[in-house]
Amino acid sequence: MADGPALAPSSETEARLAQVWHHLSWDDLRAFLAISVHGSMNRAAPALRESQPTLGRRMLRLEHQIGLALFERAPNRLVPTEAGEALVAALMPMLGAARGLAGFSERFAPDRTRPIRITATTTLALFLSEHVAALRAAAPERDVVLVPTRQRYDLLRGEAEIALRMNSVEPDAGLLARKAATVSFAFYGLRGARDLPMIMPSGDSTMSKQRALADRELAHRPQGPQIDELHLRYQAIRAGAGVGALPCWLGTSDPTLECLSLRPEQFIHEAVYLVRTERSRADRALDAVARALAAILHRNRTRLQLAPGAVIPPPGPASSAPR
Amino acid sequence: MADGPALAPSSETEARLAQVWHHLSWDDLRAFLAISVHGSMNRAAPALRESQPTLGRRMLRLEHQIGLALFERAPNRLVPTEAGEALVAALMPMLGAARGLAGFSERFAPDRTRPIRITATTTLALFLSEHVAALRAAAPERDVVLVPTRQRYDLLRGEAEIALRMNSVEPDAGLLARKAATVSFAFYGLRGARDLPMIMPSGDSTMSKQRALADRELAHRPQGPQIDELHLRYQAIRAGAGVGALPCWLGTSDPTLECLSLRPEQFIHEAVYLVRTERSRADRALDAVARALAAILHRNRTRLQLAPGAVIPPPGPASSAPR
DNA sequence: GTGATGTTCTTCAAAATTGAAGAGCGGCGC
DNA sequence: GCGCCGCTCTTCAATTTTGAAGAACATCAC
Repeated sequence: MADGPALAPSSETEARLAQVWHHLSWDDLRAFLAISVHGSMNRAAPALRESQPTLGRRMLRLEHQIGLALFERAPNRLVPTEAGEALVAALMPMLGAARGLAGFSERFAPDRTRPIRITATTTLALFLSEHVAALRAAAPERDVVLVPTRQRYDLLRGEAEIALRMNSVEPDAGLLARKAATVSFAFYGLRGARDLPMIMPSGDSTMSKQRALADRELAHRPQGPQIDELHLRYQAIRAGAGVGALPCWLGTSDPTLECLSLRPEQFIHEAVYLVRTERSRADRALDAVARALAAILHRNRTRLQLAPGAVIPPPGPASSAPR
Repeated sequence: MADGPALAPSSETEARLAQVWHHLSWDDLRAFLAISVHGSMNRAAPALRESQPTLGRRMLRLEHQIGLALFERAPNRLVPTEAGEALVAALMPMLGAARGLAGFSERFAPDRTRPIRITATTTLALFLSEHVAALRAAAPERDVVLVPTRQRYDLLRGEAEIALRMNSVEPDAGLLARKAATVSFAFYGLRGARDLPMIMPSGDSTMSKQRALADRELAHRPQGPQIDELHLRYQAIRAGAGVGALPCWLGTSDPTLECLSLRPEQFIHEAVYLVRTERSRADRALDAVARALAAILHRNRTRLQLAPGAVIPPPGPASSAPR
């Protein structure tokens, strides 16, 4: 074991120690900083939105990983050790860098440049297309874009700003959902035609209501093609290829079509929710568009909801309303 | 709603957005950097010691929190968006600061300055005190300190470098434990004295073996004081205050005392483990001291383990050896 | 003194996170 | 064209992490 002159730690040793720092949790480091600043775990806990036991465990893990005691745990207070003081100093650049991020998302995507995208089902997008002018007027300085799609865009990721969604809304954290309308659907066919096949929706879960109703109420008809897309289904029905579900406002507006739903149970009523991120409340223009959108839907509520021809009973408390 | 000239985001808005960055997980940011560098979640996962689903979730959470899509998820590859590229750039200072930590623990506590602390029970520390010179010789350039205590120092936190512990060693992650000796205990009293009371150990869990044995084998004696500390108990026994358990090597070396344990079941055998951190393997001097310590214990194994006077049966496979 | 307050640590059940396995899908080489 | 490969996403059970409540203890004010 002949040690050379001025034995330095072996490069292997250095590599091992570097590994330790490479695998430290940055969150533990941030917790350590917060505790040092606040002076006690109890006071740092709410600032970090964690509990004191969690912070205690974080610190113990950190100390174990770097192999140094950072605090002297007196029962009444936490005294940073020399190593703790030094680590605070060593971490300051990191904290500064993190603070530097603060304005990133604004700087990167300034609100006033970004268009306001409204994503909606084809049904609703079709309906809204008549009112696009009113929406643009609500935010003249921003572009307002209508994105018709049946897939759910992720508002939180910034894939769209506002979404109109049917029913089944689980209000995710960070999202605001508000019921904005009810849309009625019924079965339509070419006026006077008999024994047309049933154009079915696919097994898609968003279509389950339509499908169940089709199975239940109109099963005596032969089964026709499966068409999910509203435009295509509308065209198919107009062409006499079969009968199928259409939103009432669309079916009724077409004099060549006849409503085949005669009883209240043969209607579908879908709640429409206006969804936006909580973050978006800070955005004036977006706020205005959302309000305008809600107003449009509210003004047209009878057109969207009321079923033509058939008598829809008022929603009685005990009656089994069609749902 | 009269908007002033050149409407800037309200200070409230700014505060809200700053909050977002303040509550981001630094670990998520690090994961984002790693993914960007490696080019795919699958490749970044092993480097971060996490799994691909976890990384996917981290990224989704990050995107949700800052409200921007960072990656375009093609089924076959991950393409950073413009925002993603910008975030990588914005995070570089933070990464640099983190890299700067790499040498912290060495710089702060250079190995060659730090003493090597050996913590042991009073029993073992007393025994080792005879051999301190040999330990110092193993690492002449470092201080070797013997710390007798019954409480468990936290080696991982750097409260000591080497620990000798009795039995019940749960090998924590990051710790190396190796059985180094067996120490025998027996009951001793003043030679020729009769009917002395029993000096009991306290209810302390580390003393449970002694206590159980005292209850079981020598219950006919009146109960004396509770003394945990070895030195005090030894003095009390020598003064004729009672009989009590002593390590055999100590009791036998004192001609004024008499061993009262006549049957093998009246002995206690405790395994002694030499414990050190895995990290310490990189430390030459510490390594040498640990080896010297193990050698000392090994050389003295018969003195430490064998019971005087009484016949200790060899550990037969089926016999119920006293434990 | 004595009581009120503020610490940290322990405990344990509940909640959140994790990862293995499978599915789907596009690119790449032959 | 066909098969292989690597990628991400989903699912679900198991593991880990979390925090509320309680215990112990020092400090401070009265």
